[in-house]
Amino acid sequence: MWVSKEGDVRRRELLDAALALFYEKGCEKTSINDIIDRVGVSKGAFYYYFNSKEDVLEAIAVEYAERILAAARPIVGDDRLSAAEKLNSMVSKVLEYKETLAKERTTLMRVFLQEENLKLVRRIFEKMIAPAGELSTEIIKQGVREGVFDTGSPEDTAELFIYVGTAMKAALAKLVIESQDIKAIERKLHFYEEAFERILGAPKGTIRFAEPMLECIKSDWDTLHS
Amino acid sequence: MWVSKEGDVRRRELLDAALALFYEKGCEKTSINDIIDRVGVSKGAFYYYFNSKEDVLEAIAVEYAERILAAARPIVGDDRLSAAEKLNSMVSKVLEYKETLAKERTTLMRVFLQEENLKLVRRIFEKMIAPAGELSTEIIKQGVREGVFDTGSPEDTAELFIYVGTAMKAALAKLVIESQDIKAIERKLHFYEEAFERILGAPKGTIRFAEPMLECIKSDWDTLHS
DNA sequence: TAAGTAAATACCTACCGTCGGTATGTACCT
DNA sequence: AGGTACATACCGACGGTAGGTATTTACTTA
Repeated sequence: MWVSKEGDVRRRELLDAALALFYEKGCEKTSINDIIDRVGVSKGAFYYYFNSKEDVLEAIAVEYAERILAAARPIVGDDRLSAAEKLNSMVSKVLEYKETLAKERTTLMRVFLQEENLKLVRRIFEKMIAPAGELSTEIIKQGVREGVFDTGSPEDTAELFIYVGTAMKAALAKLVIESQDIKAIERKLHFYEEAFERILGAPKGTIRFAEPMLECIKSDWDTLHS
Repeated sequence: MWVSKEGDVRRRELLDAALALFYEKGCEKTSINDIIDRVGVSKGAFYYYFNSKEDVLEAIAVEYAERILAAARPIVGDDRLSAAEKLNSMVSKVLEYKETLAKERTTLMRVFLQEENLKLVRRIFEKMIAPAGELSTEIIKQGVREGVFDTGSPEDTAELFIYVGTAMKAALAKLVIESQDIKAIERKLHFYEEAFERILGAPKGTIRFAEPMLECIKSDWDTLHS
């Protein structure tokens, strides 16, 4: 007849199917029927594990945000790194330009730019902003102590840092998808390096995340336009 | 029986009703039936003027964006103003802290922060980003010529300027609604003044939009927490 | 110039499929 | 026997469509 699965195996199946469908056709256009059809269960099963469609969105957002934050935390906690090193690492880490395959990342680009996924993206951002703000604040405070950063309010600067970071991510994704040539993308990246330095009050050359990211972006570009 | 109206009178009625409902209950939760009920027409009438619900959203976004841009253009074109003056004016103008009543602005705050209205807000932003980018670029170029701004890429700086501007608007709106005390809001405003100066490479004290905006924000605050 | 009429415009009613969500039933495990 | 983990059958509301009808306009003709 049907299979009963223990623990949260079913829940995981539903969550994974939902996420896959969000990637494929956007989360607004994904219906509950789509999700249960893919898993091969009934609507009753879905509503056994989730209270609503929103509930799925929320769960996915929480997981996603936690995954990113989990990757960022070790960097901040690493005593051997300087503030500038931490910050550079954070950027590529949080923007997923590390340990993420080009194929997955290019998919994510589309997902994040799609209008259908605005709610999901916003939810993720909201889950991240507070903890990411704290992490960034810590780094910036360290930088001020080290004398490389100069700002009167590390908290506000951290917030702005995150805003500008997401803006950069969006801008880069757009350039890659619109198949601008690599040179233009490189220019944009270096512009943002300098922008970050200005915002943080850091000396020129302190912020350097462009080169490692460029390698990734090149393979993204190849993945998309091959 | 029913009244036939010429031109786009009906269209306007529907658009106005839609916008009012978006304000009241969010645009996702507003159904076509809600709109036509308010105007007192049939669904057929609605689909005579619009192809879809999305169509209404788009129309409203276009109108909104155009209204803001129309307010911004004269500032940029004014030959008597310096780049810094133009930029300061632009900020309060585009963020609607001029010639907008406190009551209307506080409503708009909620509208813009509501999750239900994400699509509308995004659409408006997309309509504005390109033209607003051009306007800002012009100002920044003028500033570079005048020697008050210092940036290698006015275009990129303009783009970032807009991103940070919207970020600031959101941050301020949140503070006002969450009823933070005026002092905190004032601090945030001055932080962003300095942030803009850093981004633009402008000397300290060049960017000054806080004071006139603070007046408005105070009345917003009173409107909301009275 | 007034009346007649065809065509285009402005609008209505009734209906469809799909959606998110619910109520109730049932097989399985301990 | 009772809770767990599903399935089934159904609901109201939604966005959207089809096909018809009232109203206005434009043109003709007596």
